[in-house]
Amino acid sequence: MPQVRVRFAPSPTGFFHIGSARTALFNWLYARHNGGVFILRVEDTDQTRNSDEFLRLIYDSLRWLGLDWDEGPGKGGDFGPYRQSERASVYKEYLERLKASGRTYEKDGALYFRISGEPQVIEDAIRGRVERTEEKDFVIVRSDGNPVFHFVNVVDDIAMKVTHVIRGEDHLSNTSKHTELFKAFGAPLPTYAHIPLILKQNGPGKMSKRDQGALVEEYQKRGFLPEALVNFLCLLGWSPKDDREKLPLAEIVRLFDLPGVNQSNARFDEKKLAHMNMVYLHEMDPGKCFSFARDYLKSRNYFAGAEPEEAYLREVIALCQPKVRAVEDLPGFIGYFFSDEYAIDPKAREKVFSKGDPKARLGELLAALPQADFSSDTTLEALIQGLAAQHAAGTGDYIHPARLALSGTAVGPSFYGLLRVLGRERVERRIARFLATA
RNA sequence: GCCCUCAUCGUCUAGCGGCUAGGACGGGACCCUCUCAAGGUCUAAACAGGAGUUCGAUUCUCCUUGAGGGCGCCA
Repeated sequence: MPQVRVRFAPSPTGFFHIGSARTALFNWLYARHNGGVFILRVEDTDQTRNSDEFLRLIYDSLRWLGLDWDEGPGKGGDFGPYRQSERASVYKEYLERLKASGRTYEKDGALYFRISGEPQVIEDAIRGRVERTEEKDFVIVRSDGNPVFHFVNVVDDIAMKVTHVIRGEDHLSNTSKHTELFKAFGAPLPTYAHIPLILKQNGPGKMSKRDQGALVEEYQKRGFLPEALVNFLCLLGWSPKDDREKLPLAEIVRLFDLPGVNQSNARFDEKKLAHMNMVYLHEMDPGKCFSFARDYLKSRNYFAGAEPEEAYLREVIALCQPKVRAVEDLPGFIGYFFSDEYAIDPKAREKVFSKGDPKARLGELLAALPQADFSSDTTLEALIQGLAAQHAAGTGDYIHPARLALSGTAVGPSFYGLLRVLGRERVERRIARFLATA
């Protein structure tokens, strides 16, 4: 069995979207599973729609997702160049061969390929036997002299010795054009594997670049964890067949195979992606989570140049990591750690003042603070429990008003952790201020 | 219009002739007397329809319906 060679062949004519990312991912998984070669080939033959910016986006997104290519731009390889805009001589050579075979003719200034009209049969690795008969001759070179997709795609797959063509099902009907060309060149057919499409989450049709949540770049900017997105994407059209969902990439590489890929289209579900992202965030090593979250907050210019002390930020992040669903929730969750200027949520205030005597409890807490032991959550818990016992109250009678005073809100991280991280000074100051003004 | 593909809870899926049709997201309920966007427990929810094949079909075949895709001098 010759070495597996697969390629991902995007065209830089628009933003890099989820569907493309999954196609790249499945190719990458198949290459890694088989110890094969993952080729990145840029299909930039449409000179009017190409853009360097989109090309950079493709590179960035693939790198962010961890889909490293073995051959391609910036990497080299024995079958380059890997940008079709630089392969004119290759196409010319193959074109001459086709012309010599008498299978081409010119019409309206464009060059057409004369099909055989024979039924084209492929053994698709995912769908099984698929037969289709191509009905019309088609253009392979535009009147401006540029070759078109069907032609260059096949020529490059031959020239780059691609063994498996793993692509979206939207190409299934085009395959008859491609096999006609392979045969005209006397080249063996690659193994085809047409993966199901990703459908937009609302409304009919496949997901496109314009749809909500379609752009990979968007998830990167929003602070999603690439491992989570990759894991989620693997589960769209493939599964490990047991009930596991979060599984390490190495395990997916070990299990992934073409016959295990589903045949039916999958609807994109951003809620489930968000959940996967949360699971990854909660299980993340706190040290890694800290740097990831810090980088995210910086990218959002959250600190506006006034960055807090690293040790303090580290504690804040560690305290909130298990409580937020995503790092993008952080800005709205941690503001009061860095500024005394937080608003008191009226609803939370109303709830706190609806029963008992919150001010009296806060007074008692304030009085106890100078002697309190802030070294651990446990000692602080003991402090609150001691006060509660002493004044025949519940711990909640201290906790709820104090949380409101310290953060202005009714929701937040573990209360004892909140006290510990804020520290005695801030806690005293804020409670005193609250008692004086509220 | 012609051609190709697909069809299990709302969604992602497991199931490859005999199962109380399993898991996850989302939904609902309850618990956690430290809140909650976190965590825990429980719960509702599916084999599109019709013919066959078979002792027996979610599972195999055909038809219908539905969904998706292709039919560019886009890729």
